[in-house]
This record gives sequence, C-alpha cells and structure tokens, in this order.
Amino acid sequence: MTSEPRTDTRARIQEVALELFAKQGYEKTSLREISERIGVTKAALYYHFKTKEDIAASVFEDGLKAMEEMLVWARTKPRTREARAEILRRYCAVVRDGIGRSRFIQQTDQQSMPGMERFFAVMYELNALLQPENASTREAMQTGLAIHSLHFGWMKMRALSGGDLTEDEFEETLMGIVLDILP
Amino acid sequence: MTSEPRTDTRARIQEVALELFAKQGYEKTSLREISERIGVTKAALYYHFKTKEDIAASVFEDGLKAMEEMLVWARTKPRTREARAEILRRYCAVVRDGIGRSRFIQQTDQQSMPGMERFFAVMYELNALLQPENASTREAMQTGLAIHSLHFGWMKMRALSGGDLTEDEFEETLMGIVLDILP
Amino acid sequence: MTSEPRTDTRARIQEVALELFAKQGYEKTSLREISERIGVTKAALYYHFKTKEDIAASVFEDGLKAMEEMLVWARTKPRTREARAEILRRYCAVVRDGIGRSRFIQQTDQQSMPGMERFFAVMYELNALLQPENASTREAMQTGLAIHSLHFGWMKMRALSGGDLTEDEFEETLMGIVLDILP
Amino acid sequence: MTSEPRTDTRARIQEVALELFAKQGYEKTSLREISERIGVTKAALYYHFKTKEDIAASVFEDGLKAMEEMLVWARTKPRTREARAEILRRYCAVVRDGIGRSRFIQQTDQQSMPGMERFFAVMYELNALLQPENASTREAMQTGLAIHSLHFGWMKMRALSGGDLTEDEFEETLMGIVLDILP
DNA sequence: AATGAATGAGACTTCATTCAT
DNA sequence: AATGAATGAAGTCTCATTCAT
Repeated sequence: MTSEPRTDTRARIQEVALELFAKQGYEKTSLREISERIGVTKAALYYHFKTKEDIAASVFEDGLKAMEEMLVWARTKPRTREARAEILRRYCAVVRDGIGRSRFIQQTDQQSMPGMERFFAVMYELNALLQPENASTREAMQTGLAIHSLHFGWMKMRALSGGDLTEDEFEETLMGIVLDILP
Repeated sequence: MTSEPRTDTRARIQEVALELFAKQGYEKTSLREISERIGVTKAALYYHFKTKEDIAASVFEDGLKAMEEMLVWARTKPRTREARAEILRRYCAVVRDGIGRSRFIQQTDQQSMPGMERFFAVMYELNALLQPENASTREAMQTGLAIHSLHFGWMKMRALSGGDLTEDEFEETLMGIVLDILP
Repeated sequence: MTSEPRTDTRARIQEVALELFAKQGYEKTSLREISERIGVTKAALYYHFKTKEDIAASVFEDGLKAMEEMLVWARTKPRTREARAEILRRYCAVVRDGIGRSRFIQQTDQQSMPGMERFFAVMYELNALLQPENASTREAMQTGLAIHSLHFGWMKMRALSGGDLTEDEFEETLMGIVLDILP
Repeated sequence: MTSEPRTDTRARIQEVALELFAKQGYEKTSLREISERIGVTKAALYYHFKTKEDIAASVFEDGLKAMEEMLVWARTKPRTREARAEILRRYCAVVRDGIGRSRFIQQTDQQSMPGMERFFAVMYELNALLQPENASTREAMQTGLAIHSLHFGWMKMRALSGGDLTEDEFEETLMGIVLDILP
C-alpha cells in the first residue's frame, strides 16, 4: 500500500496562479479567484505562501533559474557571429520550455508583476552577450529586436498562428527569421 | 470676447491619465491618483467622464483615429513590396506621433485596458495589408514581427538608447531594420 | 433659514473611537465596531481619516495640545516647592479637563496606542520640571509617583469612588494627597 | 531512572508568552510569534494548552497564587497601622518576586488580558484590608494610591531609574515613600 | 463646473483554532 | 509530543462610483 498521492495544494496554487496571471494579469487576479478554482480557502494560500507576491515569484522561479543557468554558459562563449547565434538558439529553447509549462511572461513589459527585476537583469546581460563587439547603434537595436521578436513569437504568435505548424516547425521558422535580424 | 480663460480640466485629466496609465498600467492607476495630481476631487472626473474606462478610451481616441484614417488610405494601395513598404513607413509616422504625445500603448498586449478591441482590429487589418499576396507562414510571421518591432522600438528602445540619436535618426535606423524584416 | 446642522460624522467618529479605545483598548476596537455604532460604513471612516492610527492620533490631539501648552508655561517657573506645586495643580486641571471629555488615556502605559510618543515626551519633561533642583533618587521617585497618582486618581478612582463626591471635592482631596507625595 | 531529559516545551511556552505579553500586550502577541520563537509549530501550543487564554492564565497562575496566599495570612491581621504596614511590606515582596520572573502585569489595567478578574478580586480585598477601620474617603483613596504606587514603582520605575540602585535599595526607597502614602 | 460625503464590493492579510497522522 | 494542512472569521484598507448641493 502506498500513501494516498497527496493532492499537493502547493503545486496546484502555482499552476492555477500561473494560468490566471497569464490570462488576466497579476493585478486583476485575486487570491479569492485562485483559491476558489482550487477548492480551498484563501487562508490556505497563506499557509503555503507568505504573500501574493510570493506566489508570483515562485511561479517565475523555474523559468528564471533556467535563464540564469543559460547565462552562465553563455558568458564563456566568444563574441563571434556563430557563437552568438548558438546562444540565441539555446535561449530560444529556454523560452520555448518556459512556454511549454505555460505562457509565463505574457506581460513581460509590466512593472507591476513582482520578481521582474531579476528577469530584466537577465535580459540586460543577454542583450550584451548577443551583440557583436563594438556594436554600432544599429547593431545594438537589431539585437534587442531579435530578442524581443523571439519572445513575441512564442508568447503571442504561437497562439494565433495556431494549428498549422507543429511546435518544432514553428521554432524552426521563428529562429530562421530571428537569426536574420541578429547582426 | 466672453469666455473665461478655460482651465480645461478635461484635457488635464486625459494628459495625466495617459502618463499614469503608461507608467503604472491601467489597473494600478487609481482615480484618486489622477485627481490628486490635477488638484481636483475624484467626483470632478465624473463630471467629465462617465467611467474610468471612458477616460482610458478617450485617451486612446486620437491615436486610434489616426491609425484608422491611415488604414483607409492603405486599403487603396496595391500589395506590391514597394507599396507595402510605404504603408509601413506611414504607420511608423503615426506611431511616432502617438509616442510624441506620450508612450500611449506601452501595454499594448494587455487585455485589461479597455478600448483595446478597436486597437486589435486595426492591428489585424494592418497585418493583412502588409503581407504579400498569398503569403507563406514564414512571410506572415515576418510581417507580424516587423509591426511589433516597430512598436517595441518606439515604446521601449527609444527610452533606453536615450540621448545618442535624434528622433529623426532613430526613426531612420529603426525603419532600416524593420524594412529588412518585412517580407 | 439656517442650514441643517450637519450630523458631523467626523466628530462622531472621534467621539465613539475615544469611548471604545478607552473601554476596550486600541487593538480590540475594530473599525467595524466604530462605524456600526455611528451608523455609517467602514469606508466612511476612511473618507475622514487616513488610517486607524490617524483616528487615534486625532483623538489625542486636543489633550496633548493642552498639555504641551501647559509645559510652555511651566518652563518659565522657578523650581521652588511653591512653584512646583502650582505646576502640579495646573496639570491636575488639564488632566481633569481631558477626563471630562472622556477618560482619554486609560491605557497610558501601552505602547500599542499610536501617538503615544508625544505623550511620553510630555511626561518626561513634566517630571523633570516637578523635581526640586539636584533631586535625590528618592525625590525623583516621589515626583514620578505623584504624577502617576494624579493620573490614576482621575482615570480609575473617580469611576470607582463614584457618587459620594462632587468633581470639585474629588479634585481637592486628590490634590491634597498628591501634594503630600510631591517632594 | 527512565524519563528522557525533558525538553519541557510547556515551560518554554510560558516563559516566552510571558515575555511577549509583557512587551507587546496580549492582543498584539500572536501564537505564531510565540511558537516561532520557541521553534515549534502553533499546533504544538495546543497540545500543551487549550486556548490562548489558557496560556495567559497559566502564566499568571503563580503570581496570583502567591498573592492569594498572602491574603489568607493578611486576613488574620488586625487593622492597626502597624499591622497594615506589615501587610504592605509583605505584598511588596510578592510583587517584587513576580517582577523578578518577569514584569508580569505591565498591563494591569487592561481588561483584555484574560484571567484578570481574579487579579482584580485580590486587589479589591487587599485594598480593604489595608484601610484603617471606618476609613474616610481620603484614607480610602490614599490606600488605593499606595497600592498602585507600589505596582507602578516596580513595573515602570525600576526599569527607568535603571542602574543606580540595587534591587534591595530600590525596594527600601520605594517602601519608604509608599508607607508615607498609606494612611 | 465641481465638491463633500458616503457606499458597496472586494482586495490582501492575520489570527486562533482544529484534526488526522 | 508534535506536525502539516487547512479553515472561518475578522481585520485594515482601497477603489470605482453616486448624488445632493
């Protein structure tokens, strides 16, 4: 006999929170909504997490860690065009993976979501690592747009262009375009 | 002449609302904040606008009208590469102009901001008009990314890349990149 | 015709808050209780005061001001026994007056009530002014006990010893005792 | 011998509760705070005590018993000035002892702390026993103030007048003053 | 053209308490 | 002897909105 598989409320909270934050935004999602969806009281959320911000932070944690790990690796690479393309490819995989779990940063650009500072720090360094050495203004902008296009592609386009492409095909097409943007 | 020097509270409301919505988002901006900033009571806002949504809608109105007018013109154009590039150039001007007033759709992607449906409709048609005839999936995606890069460029990059470029230079550089993305 | 005597909710809030804070303490008194007693919603309290602490502070304000004014006068007095006795007599009147409005610092010794710092500052200086010059430890203690006995007398004993004395008689008796304690 | 070295959580709870109740008051002290300080869960408190009130009551128990025992003895005494002074002296010792464990009734005057009724009953009878027979109103008040000064002296002054006196010296000085108040 | 006063709904959070294990 | 998970009630506070003046 094995012990009943505990319904692991904590994980359910993260799951549901993720879904609702993505769909309606952090502000618009109330703890009442989350708890009702799970079938516990609001107070139960506070048993598992200290604050609402804490829930949000925990939801981002995995994705952020994956990004930060990737950065560690990326820092060792030279700034050749080839190496930079490789970094971008790997970053694409990280994003895709994060997306797989759920569209996790639909609201990337919003200051209101807690725990975003770390995300911005990652973005900042990634941007630096993807630029050629002594990048011109134009090249710097191209790099920024490449990264953002990658995000936008996964977050928004994947949903819209819907069924006609498999995820692998979508990735390939997106990377094709994005690598053309990267200087 | 008779009319007292209009203090035009109505315009001030729009102005301040615009600024705060852009900085902190629609949800996070309270009517109290807006009214305090202007130096009137919350109730005064209700003399000029029916609801908070109404304020938001009115703030977008000008920008949206400009976009819709541009669309009317764009519809008459053929789908040649040259014509499409011209449309994009003109759209760029519209965005820039909207930006000039204030970064007005920083949170483009958010459903929570009221009056967004009309904006999405514009985006949808613009996207269609900018694609070559019988566009491939890749070409469709390129078009979407070109438009979004235009937005992102003005909304976010302009602020960051800061002082080294005049607005005209920035526009030129951005359009150079974006036209390379457009199929 | 005169305008209807506005029921002045603000004053009622202070009145009721004072009563409840005194009876049950600051912590135990909820805004719900106050507002229900007055017949308004909790939100109405927030129209008149920024926070619960604010209500408490405003309730103390008058009494504190009276004390501080008295201090200003007391500072000009010499430290003769006679002058000190006069200060104590005047302080007695201030306390009595404060009591008259309501027993306003029943919980003097509690840190939890906001706005108490100012009260403690007053106590501290009063204590200094009431001591003879170069007071011995014993004299310092006597001064402290005299002040505290004054408080305790008005706050607690007046209620208990109830009806047999008029307020004037009570004051006379209390002052008689307290002046015997003062060195 | 069999019993494991008792970690005596029960005693630690009382100890910590005492400290926190004294420092912040009963209301402001939460069971979470107590349990965290000890390093057990809140639920553990409920193994040892039925309710929060129960904890408070148990904390007062020793001091109250000491007082009640003293009362038993005091009842047998005549009402001569000498005997009454002796009672007061002994009561002083009891208070000092209670203080030694911790400042246990800093908030004496608060109704919110459970188990206070018994304490008030003791005070009431003590007050009666310390009055001369057929006491005048003034004498009754003097008695009350003497008792309260004793409390206040130990609870508040001891802390403030700090280091210059040993506990024995402090007691002597305080009793000197208080016996002058007692009629 | 605007204010002063108020409301009702709902937000986040904390608390004492319970109970199966 | 104690924990992990949860609850229900209550708390403070904020918000968009209304309405008589």
